[in-house]
Amino acid sequence: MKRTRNRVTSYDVARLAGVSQPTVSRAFTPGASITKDKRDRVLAAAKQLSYLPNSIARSLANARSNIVAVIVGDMHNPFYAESLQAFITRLQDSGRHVLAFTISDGRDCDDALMQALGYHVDGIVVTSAHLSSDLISTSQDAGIPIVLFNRRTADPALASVRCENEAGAATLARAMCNAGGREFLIIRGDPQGSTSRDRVNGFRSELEALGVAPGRVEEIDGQSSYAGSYDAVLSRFKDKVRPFPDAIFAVNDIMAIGCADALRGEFGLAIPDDIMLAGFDGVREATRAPYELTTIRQPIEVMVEKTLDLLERKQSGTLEDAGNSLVVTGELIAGKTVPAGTAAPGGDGDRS
Amino acid sequence: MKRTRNRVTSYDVARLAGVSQPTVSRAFTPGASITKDKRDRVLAAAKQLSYLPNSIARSLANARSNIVAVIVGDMHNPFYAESLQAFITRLQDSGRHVLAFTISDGRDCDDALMQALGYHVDGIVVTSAHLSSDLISTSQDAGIPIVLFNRRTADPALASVRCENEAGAATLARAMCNAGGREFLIIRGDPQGSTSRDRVNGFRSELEALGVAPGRVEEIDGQSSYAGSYDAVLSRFKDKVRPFPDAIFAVNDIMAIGCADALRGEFGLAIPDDIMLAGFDGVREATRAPYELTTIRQPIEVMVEKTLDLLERKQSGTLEDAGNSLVVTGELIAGKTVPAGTAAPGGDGDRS
DNA sequence: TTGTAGGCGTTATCAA
DNA sequence: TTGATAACGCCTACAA
Repeated sequence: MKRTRNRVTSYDVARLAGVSQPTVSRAFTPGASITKDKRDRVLAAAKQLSYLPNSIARSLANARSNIVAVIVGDMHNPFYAESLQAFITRLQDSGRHVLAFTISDGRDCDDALMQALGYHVDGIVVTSAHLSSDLISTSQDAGIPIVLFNRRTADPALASVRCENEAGAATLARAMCNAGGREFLIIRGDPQGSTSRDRVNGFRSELEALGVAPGRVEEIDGQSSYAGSYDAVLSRFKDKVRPFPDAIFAVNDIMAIGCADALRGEFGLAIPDDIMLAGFDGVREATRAPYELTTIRQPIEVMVEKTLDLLERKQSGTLEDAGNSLVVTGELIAGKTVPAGTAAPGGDGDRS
Repeated sequence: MKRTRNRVTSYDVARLAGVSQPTVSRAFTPGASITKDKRDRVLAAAKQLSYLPNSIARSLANARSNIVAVIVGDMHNPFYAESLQAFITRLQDSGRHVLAFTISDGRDCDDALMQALGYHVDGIVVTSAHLSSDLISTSQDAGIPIVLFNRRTADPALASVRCENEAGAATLARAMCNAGGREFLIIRGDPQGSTSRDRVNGFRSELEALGVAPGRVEEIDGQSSYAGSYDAVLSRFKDKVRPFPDAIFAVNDIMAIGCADALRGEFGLAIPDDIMLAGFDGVREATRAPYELTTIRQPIEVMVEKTLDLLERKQSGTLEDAGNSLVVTGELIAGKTVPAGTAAPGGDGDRS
């Protein structure tokens, strides 16, 4: 009744191969001391029984799960979908795996984190939302490292990997000024999120440094999503007599795309002729023909690699507390939504 | 020296709470026989030590991992990104979790599957590619159920959940005929994949039933991706004097979008005025303003639910072999890329 | 309701 | 190199 399931264990293989159980274990451990002869015999027996080492038991025995938890927010933002795929691919290639969590609407990040901790994963990657400092210290007690991806917090104990958001946004501000932008509109994302805040700040302060009066910079909330941005643009342009912006900075690409669709579809505006537009992230969608968005590309592959590095170093204790935060440089993608600037004011529009 | 890691176990909690270890276990098991008094004491102690039950150990003890492996292909196709998120959300809500695998370029599906089997997961969901029958029988021996999502195989032993691909494609064929389509172009996906094949077949046979000569139906390869479709359309229309199609059926939405972008951006064609277009999947992107694609929506939530149902029933042995394949009905989304049919002949609502 | 004893399948330790 | 034996942390009997 209990023995209904046909579980093949290392003991079965050992018996068939005429060796001891630990020898079976060694046969499956790269670089273990075992004669080729025995290893072959074991592997043959294993194959015959279609035996597969039980990763769960292994995890329990050596206190290493080879699992990394990745907590991801909205996968409708291609940046996160791409990032998740990058994590999966990279970990899979190194024999580890991703336990995926999501924080869809309302679900608490702490909740997901707690569950992840329960699996004694090797590390946790958080791509969104806020963590209670309670959980953070719990994870530290448990020796499970956490790294924020594309996020940061004031708490220096929390490692993070992110892009130079301020600098990137500043670059875009310069480009738009050069192209003749005078009245600006910012579409921000989650006001609580560090990423949106940093980009908005970077953009604003560069504008100020370039002599644009703060009164010429308006800000609306795009809720980090396509639909949010679309709607925000809709209601902003619907019956507003206010100064008409000639340059829009959406804090991420998905919102920039939503904005572009609204501007064109609802108001028949041309980009960049009537209004210029910039985004941030450099997702694939943004580079497509209908958009060719001017944006900053976040080097996802690099960021993922650095995130995993950081996790490992934190786990092995190589890392103390300095250098906890890695900041990578984004690359300006000169699309067609911001005309090439000719330093001189007045613009030119030369982009054959 | 080994004890450097501060692992809190149920024994520690038991000691602090003045109870036995199994009592701690019971305190964390909903519906176990334990007095409220003791449970409270245990939970208090647990909190004080920030103890978290070890899911790995639990899995080993009761031979149930509460983990479902999801093997996903290309996450650049929003259909799969959405599906993955749906799986994660739903499993997370029921206290289970997703171990995510990917089969990026060239990586073998069997490989991922093997690794999944090693974790003795409760079930495996496969959203793409082919499985060797070897692996399938291995998983059956191991008692780990596999369900194909949006795929099928000839092998009846393999359960699958999918949409009525033929019927959906047929509906689109009718709609396009009704709208005046005479020369057809099909953009297919992976010719090896059942999904693309079924849709192509459904489309073709309905056309034939409607009296369209096979010679009027052309087929090109869009490689299941935006870029593949874009390029295919590009080279098809570049210098082709062949009959100009007036109706295009892309086997999935992401390819339809690529096609639309190419038609408009490269050739200045209007949709549906110059050429009509239909897709399949009903992803969010396809419904957006620039596209408003006529397509068939696959009910992802329902499909996910049925997939998990199937997994559970297979695991508990409730399922023999009949009814292994669940087919759900897709919903026609009447977008703007196929003009409303002027009824006329063959305009019946239901499918005979 | 509670505690004791044994098992889940592996890796780690230490002799041989 | 190999084998016996003890963890790993929990759950499921079974007995009290």
